[in-house]
Amino acid sequence: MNDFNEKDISMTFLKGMKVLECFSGIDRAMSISEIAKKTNLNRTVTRRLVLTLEHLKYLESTDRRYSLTPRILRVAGGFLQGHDIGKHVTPILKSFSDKIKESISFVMLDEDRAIYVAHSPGDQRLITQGFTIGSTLPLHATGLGRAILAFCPKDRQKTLLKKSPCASYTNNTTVDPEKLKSDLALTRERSYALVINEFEEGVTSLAVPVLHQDGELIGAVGIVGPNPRFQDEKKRQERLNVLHECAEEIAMLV
Amino acid sequence: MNDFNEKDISMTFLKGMKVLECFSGIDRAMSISEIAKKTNLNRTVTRRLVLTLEHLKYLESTDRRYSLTPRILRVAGGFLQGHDIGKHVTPILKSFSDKIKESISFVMLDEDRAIYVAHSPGDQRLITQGFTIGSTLPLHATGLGRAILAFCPKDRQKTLLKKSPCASYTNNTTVDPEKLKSDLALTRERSYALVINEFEEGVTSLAVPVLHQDGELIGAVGIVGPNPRFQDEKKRQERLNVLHECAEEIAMLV
DNA sequence: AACAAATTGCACGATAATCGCTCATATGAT
DNA sequence: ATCATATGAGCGATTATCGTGCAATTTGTT
Repeated sequence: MNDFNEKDISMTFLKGMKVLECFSGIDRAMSISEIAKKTNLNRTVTRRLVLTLEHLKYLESTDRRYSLTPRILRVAGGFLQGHDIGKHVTPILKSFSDKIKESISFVMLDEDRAIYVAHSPGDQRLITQGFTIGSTLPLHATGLGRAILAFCPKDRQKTLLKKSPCASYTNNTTVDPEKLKSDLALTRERSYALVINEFEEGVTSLAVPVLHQDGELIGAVGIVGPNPRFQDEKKRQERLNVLHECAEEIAMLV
Repeated sequence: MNDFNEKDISMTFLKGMKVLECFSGIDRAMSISEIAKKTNLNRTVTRRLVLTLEHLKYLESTDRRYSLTPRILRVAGGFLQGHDIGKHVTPILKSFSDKIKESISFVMLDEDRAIYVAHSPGDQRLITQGFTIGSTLPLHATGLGRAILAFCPKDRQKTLLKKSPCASYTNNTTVDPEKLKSDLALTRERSYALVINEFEEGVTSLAVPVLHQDGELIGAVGIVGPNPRFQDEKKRQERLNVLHECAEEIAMLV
């Protein structure tokens, strides 16, 4: 019954986290049996775990439907504060974002995805695809992802490249591992990632790695937008400079 | 041994969450025995729970010291996305924040504190006290808190007023329940909270509630800054107008 | 370098918490 | 009104958790 070799895993806690995690999706309010179905847990067990989360104020219920409270943000805040995100990173993003009138995002590596850690919305209130803190992106098909992939430790990169089946999102998504590798080499060489039409048709993303002094990868910063905005060579260069400056400032904090 | 009357609580899960929560504080990287001390759990038990969290990628270890990974942001993202924070609320805050060149925050009620849910940094990169998403404020001594307290359901308010011992932060903190109640009445009457020197000496906060059409409280938006900025009557009124507009726009989303 | 103090890993048997079947009740759809 | 489904609760069997004890490792001090 135990899927893990390791004996040092608490099954009950594991199940509890499974319940908590099932709220990460789009489903907002769920009933106990829905949660049980989604997590593949026994209904009674699910009930006890849900009740525990309610007791801890992570969940609240309205007509027997449970949804997340802001409480989870306290833990998230622990991470953000520990990394000076609110105090320093977001203001940095904002100042550069104001300069180029584009939204800028900072992502980190989370298992096999790039996860949004900070974001400064651009000038216009256009649909920024709705990417918030906590949203994730595939590594192989996005600028932010490739900036990370290209600059993460070699062994980590190997693992990541091996296991990823390279999902295809558009007709232009790079799925061939060799082609991806050569693009990563190019990315490393020129110190930025440029990805066009690979994650979403008509969308370009430009990203640069955030590297610690010793070369250790911290994350990546990048801009995403409709293709036309990235076609002017001069403007693209200007944006790259801003991103590099931005990355450098962030790197100094960590 | 069981502190709770309720039998429907999973003790193991409870302990596990205790471990996860102990990273909400300032401590960034902790060893197993430090965690055990901080959570008052048996060391071996703590170990298993920590190992479980590591297995789930919420924690990572460097020389036997554990720290949070960005993974927790996925769950937080579930909350934020569900409430359209990234997609809509933050852009709204930003547009108003740009207008008045002040940072604006959106908070919600989390148990007995106001919790930052969204924030738009102002123009200057001054120390915004380092309040990030997930930071919390006391209800009775801050503008954001009082805006919430004044407009939350009566029964909830009663409970909150009863249990709070009204901690004192400065010489000016309102600690007398009666005085607090009369200020809440005033806040309700004029539809905004103004709190000066009560949480931090020299700091003023101005906040308004975010109310759903049916009057249900969603949260509060507010501005915090050094006193001099709030002394000009005309400017204060202008800011209030902006906050009210902002609150209205946010209320429309929810 | 050598020692002491503290931390950590691991095994194992006792215990108590978890599990999940069951049935009674509540809810909601047709 | 009737049926299908969801929920609450009781309860014994089981099994995962607990935490002591010891060995191995690390850390810091003399």
